[in-house]
Amino acid sequence: MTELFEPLPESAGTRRRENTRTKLVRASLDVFVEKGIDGATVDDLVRAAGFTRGAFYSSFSSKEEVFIALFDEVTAELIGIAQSSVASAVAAADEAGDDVADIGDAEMMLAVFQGIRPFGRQWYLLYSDAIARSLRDERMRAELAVQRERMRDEIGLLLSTRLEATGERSLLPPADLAQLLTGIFIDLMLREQMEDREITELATTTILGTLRAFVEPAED
Amino acid sequence: MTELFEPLPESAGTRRRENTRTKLVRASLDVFVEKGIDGATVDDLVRAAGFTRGAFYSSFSSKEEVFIALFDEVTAELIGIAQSSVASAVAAADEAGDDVADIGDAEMMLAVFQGIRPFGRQWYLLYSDAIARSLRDERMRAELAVQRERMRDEIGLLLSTRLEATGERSLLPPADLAQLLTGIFIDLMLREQMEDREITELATTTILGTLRAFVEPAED
DNA sequence: CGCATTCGATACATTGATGTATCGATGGGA
DNA sequence: TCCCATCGATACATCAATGTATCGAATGCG
Repeated sequence: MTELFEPLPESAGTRRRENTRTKLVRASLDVFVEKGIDGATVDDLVRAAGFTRGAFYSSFSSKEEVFIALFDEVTAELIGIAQSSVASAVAAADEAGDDVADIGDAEMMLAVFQGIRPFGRQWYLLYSDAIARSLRDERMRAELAVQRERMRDEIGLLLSTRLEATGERSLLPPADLAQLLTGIFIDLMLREQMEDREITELATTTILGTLRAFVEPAED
Repeated sequence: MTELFEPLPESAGTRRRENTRTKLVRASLDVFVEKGIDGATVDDLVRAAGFTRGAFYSSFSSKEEVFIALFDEVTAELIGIAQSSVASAVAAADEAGDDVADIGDAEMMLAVFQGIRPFGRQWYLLYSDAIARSLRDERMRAELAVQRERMRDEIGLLLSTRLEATGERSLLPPADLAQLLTGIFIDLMLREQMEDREITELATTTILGTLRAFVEPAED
């Protein structure tokens, strides 16, 4: 599988604390994915990163802290992936000589969905943990709100850029439309994890249909 | 607030085990809502029900077992509430002398959403816990799949009944449409919990819009 | 090159939850 | 009414994870 994180740049001689932090955070991905926040122990985390408890407590004060740092990084990666999915879709159309405006926002959102899908499972496992915890933990709630906002804004930006390029008009504020779409993405990912059903077709229908409902085609 | 469970019928002389089970399960609602599956201890559970650990282990073998029983009951309650929300919406229209067919599936789904909303928080807290755990625990996955199926089928049934009454036609299989709608409901409930935003208007727009996208009006 | 400081390893004390084993009580059946 | 089976309370043994305190080693600076 494609990796979510680039390898570390063998950081030169900065204070080693930074390295330790980064290694711990990145190694925590697999642990949290496999065991969840509550299921993972500090020992699990440090073992995965090749350290001992000492290193951990000298850099962090709780698992949650690591989780939050991780979730932040992973979301950033995911947003990057979404962006480049769009970029390549547009580039491909351009190269094929098509009018770039032929890629409507619907096609674009499909590209986004397909792009992030390989990481869907990992991300969704983290996300669902974050949700469950955020409902009872103010700090996690704040963090999750930030990340949801980032995703929503990013999708919203992609949407409005595309709408502008094609002349389509949204009936909802872009932020609301973006939120609705991320909600749909999330539900689709859940279904992909839970049921053994192939969801590509359903995803296509749903995303296209939803955008048809809330976006008017260009007027010309 | 309205209570989710009816008071116990002061069960006559059946073996008391049944009573204990029921009391434990029902009392577990508040505990699981407040602390989550991992956060709750067996002690919390029995204390809430007025028992001791002894009673617990003589009826259950793990917290998860209680949780599953609870989730099952709560989902059943919620489905009942959805049904009666629809029933009263239809009855109200009937009484007002309107053509019952005026209540399209969209209005119906709004009624459903408003009906279950008072229990949204409790239910969502349980649900998100169930999701997070089900991704790593086969037994919970199976249980959650069952409950999701129940909800989907019930909404699907409500939808097709209404479609038949009004002559509308769905472009998606009713089960898929139902699943899409529950996904939207869930996202709306999450937003109601997480953000401090009033979502009624957004809910209306979203639900109406989505149904407009996937359901064709009657032909006459 | 050597020193001081920062970082990470080891060991330990503490806590809290689990599950079991035992005993007493309660309620139903003959 | 009496007795037996079932259920629930109490007490205990065990286990696992946490966080701290201490010590040794690596690192960057003068």
